[in-house]
Amino acid sequence: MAVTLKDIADEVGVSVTTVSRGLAGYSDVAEETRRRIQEVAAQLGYFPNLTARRLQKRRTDTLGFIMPTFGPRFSDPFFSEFIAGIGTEAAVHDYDLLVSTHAPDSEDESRAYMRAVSGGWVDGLIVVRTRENDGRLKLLCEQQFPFVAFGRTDCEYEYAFVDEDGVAGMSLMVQHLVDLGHRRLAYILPPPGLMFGRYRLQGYKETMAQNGLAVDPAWLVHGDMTQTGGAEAAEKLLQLDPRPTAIICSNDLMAIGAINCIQKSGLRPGEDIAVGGFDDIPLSAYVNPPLTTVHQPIYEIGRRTCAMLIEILKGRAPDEPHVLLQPSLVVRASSGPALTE
Amino acid sequence: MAVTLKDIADEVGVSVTTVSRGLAGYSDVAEETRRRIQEVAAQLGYFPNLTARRLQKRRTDTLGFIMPTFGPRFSDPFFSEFIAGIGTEAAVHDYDLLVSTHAPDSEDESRAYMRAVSGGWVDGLIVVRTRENDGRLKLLCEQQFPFVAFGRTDCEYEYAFVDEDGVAGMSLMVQHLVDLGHRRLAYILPPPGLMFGRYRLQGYKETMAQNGLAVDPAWLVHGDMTQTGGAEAAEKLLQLDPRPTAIICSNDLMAIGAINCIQKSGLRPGEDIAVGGFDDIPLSAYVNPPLTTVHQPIYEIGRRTCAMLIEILKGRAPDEPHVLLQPSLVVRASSGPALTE
DNA sequence: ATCAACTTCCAAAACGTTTTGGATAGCTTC
DNA sequence: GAAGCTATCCAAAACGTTTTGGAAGTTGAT
Repeated sequence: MAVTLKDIADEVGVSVTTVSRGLAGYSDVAEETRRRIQEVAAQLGYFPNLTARRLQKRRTDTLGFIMPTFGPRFSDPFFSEFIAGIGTEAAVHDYDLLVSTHAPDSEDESRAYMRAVSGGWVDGLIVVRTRENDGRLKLLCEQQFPFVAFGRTDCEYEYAFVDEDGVAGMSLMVQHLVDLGHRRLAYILPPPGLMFGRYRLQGYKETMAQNGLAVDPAWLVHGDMTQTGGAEAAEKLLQLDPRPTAIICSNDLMAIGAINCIQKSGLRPGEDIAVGGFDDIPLSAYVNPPLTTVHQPIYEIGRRTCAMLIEILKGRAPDEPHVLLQPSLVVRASSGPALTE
Repeated sequence: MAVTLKDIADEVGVSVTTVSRGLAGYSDVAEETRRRIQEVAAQLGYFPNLTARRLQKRRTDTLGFIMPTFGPRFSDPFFSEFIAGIGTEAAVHDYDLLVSTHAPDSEDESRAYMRAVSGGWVDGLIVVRTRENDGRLKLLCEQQFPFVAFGRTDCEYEYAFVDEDGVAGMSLMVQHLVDLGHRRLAYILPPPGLMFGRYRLQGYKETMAQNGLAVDPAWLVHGDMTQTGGAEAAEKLLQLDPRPTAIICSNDLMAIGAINCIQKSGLRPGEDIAVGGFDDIPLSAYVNPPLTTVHQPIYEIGRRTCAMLIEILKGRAPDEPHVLLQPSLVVRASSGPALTE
């Protein structure tokens, strides 16, 4: 069916080798022959078989991204922005991007990484949401498989990463709320084990302490990073007595869920209770009330992570293999006015 | 580096053939031999080389989706929902999904489709935003390459598709606004040449006519389906005299842009001027004012399109190759109360 | 003992490309 | 007219897998 080198070779009357080298631009093919080869190739509509080429070249020109989520979350703005960033950068350098989904820390996920490493699935991987004692990083480092992570980790391995300064980001948020007069600040944590959760918690605790505020353990609940999860967590927090006056969420999606929950319970977010998010997804400016949040340039992080990976794949060590980005605070209506009580 | 069949064969002391067949579960391998093979394979950490397997099997177990946009638009909720739908269904059937971006009707796009068809890039394609005289469909049909489209087209080819009933959807929206008392209904069209634009325009014109309303050509302007594009189009419409009392947008993203533009101009969307969207993306319920829009189950459409493609790839003709989905109207605050003037 | 049937194995070909390591012919040069 | 170049070409191997078409050995019936 498809046109192969052999078809061209037969037509032109030269060997497959010559056709291959002719098309590839080697200098040991006569100009006239090359012209004929190109002519026939165009006329026959030849496109090289990528699979065969990949087998021979032992690379796939494909990058992999495995979403550590339960089911695909393309519509989670964090992932869609991030993938857009990776995808753009990958396309610029003529790489394909293969995206799949595997539940974090599952048997399934681990096999997917094995397959990637041993099965010639992709040339390099992008890893996000690094975890404490992260099996993925361990595997990739030990097998010396090219990858770049969004997020640091606590293990001894040396690898390239981009990360946000979670301590600083959370500190900005807590200080902002404290400055508004809040004293009882709840915090909806990400699922346990995530490195960024650890840094943000550290920022929370440190900043609370710096302001001489004690932390009630009941103020700390986990959420699953979805809207529903945020609503559920907020519901628990609203039942506390005394009630927290501010709820900080680990991402904007949960903050939106929390806002909904607060509204349903008859309270006014941004007036009766402050809400803070994290990420500054595009949506956050449109929510009602608009969301006070910590800005992260997710698209840019994706682009940069991918660029770094491509550098590594091309055999160039990235000049700055450890990038730590400083977040900024975006104040909108959801954190409300200063408390007057 | 990576473990191959040969390594296992050497270790066990049998041929590569036997290892291959043993792992694949053929019955012409003794139970005892198979056990040893499996044992050694596991111990050595064998994963089959996908590229080699693909070359031999002449399939890639990969589906392709080419976004017809200028630059990746993962964060466009239409695409992210759609991709989530495709991706989920693909994963269920153990297919990989390859996503790339090429500007509609460009030289670039056409080469990407050629490559897909002739280069063994993917086993099947999913096509969206069908166009009048669509070169992609022409190519795919002529080459008999497996694909399913989201959208009908006007050409003579027979192919499998899922589509929304755009005439009916737009009709719902127009009738709703007319019932509220609106007489001057503007419509921000999609870029020219898109089939869904044609159907929706037809629905608009028919329903206007049914209500005895004339259409001023100035009410019809094109937008590029982005937020910015919606704002720009709305700006033109606001300068008309007399001003339209309602603006219908071809998607929610443009509607949100229009709302912003209206607010900036000092008018109140949903009160001074009605705004209608199309798609019912998750965001639309959170916008201020919440958006009246035509609901499309985009995720579900993606899933279904993909399921149909997989059916075709497995050699089964889909039982219903032409699916036409009925949209529904979601009334929220942006269309405002009935006019009293 | 012979034949058939079955079980278990494997060498070789194939998939389509690129790379390796020459081969051949035509020119120079002395 | 032999040696050394250069220009142009190609056969064969390689990438790692699956499939094809037997081969060899064993068993059981006659």
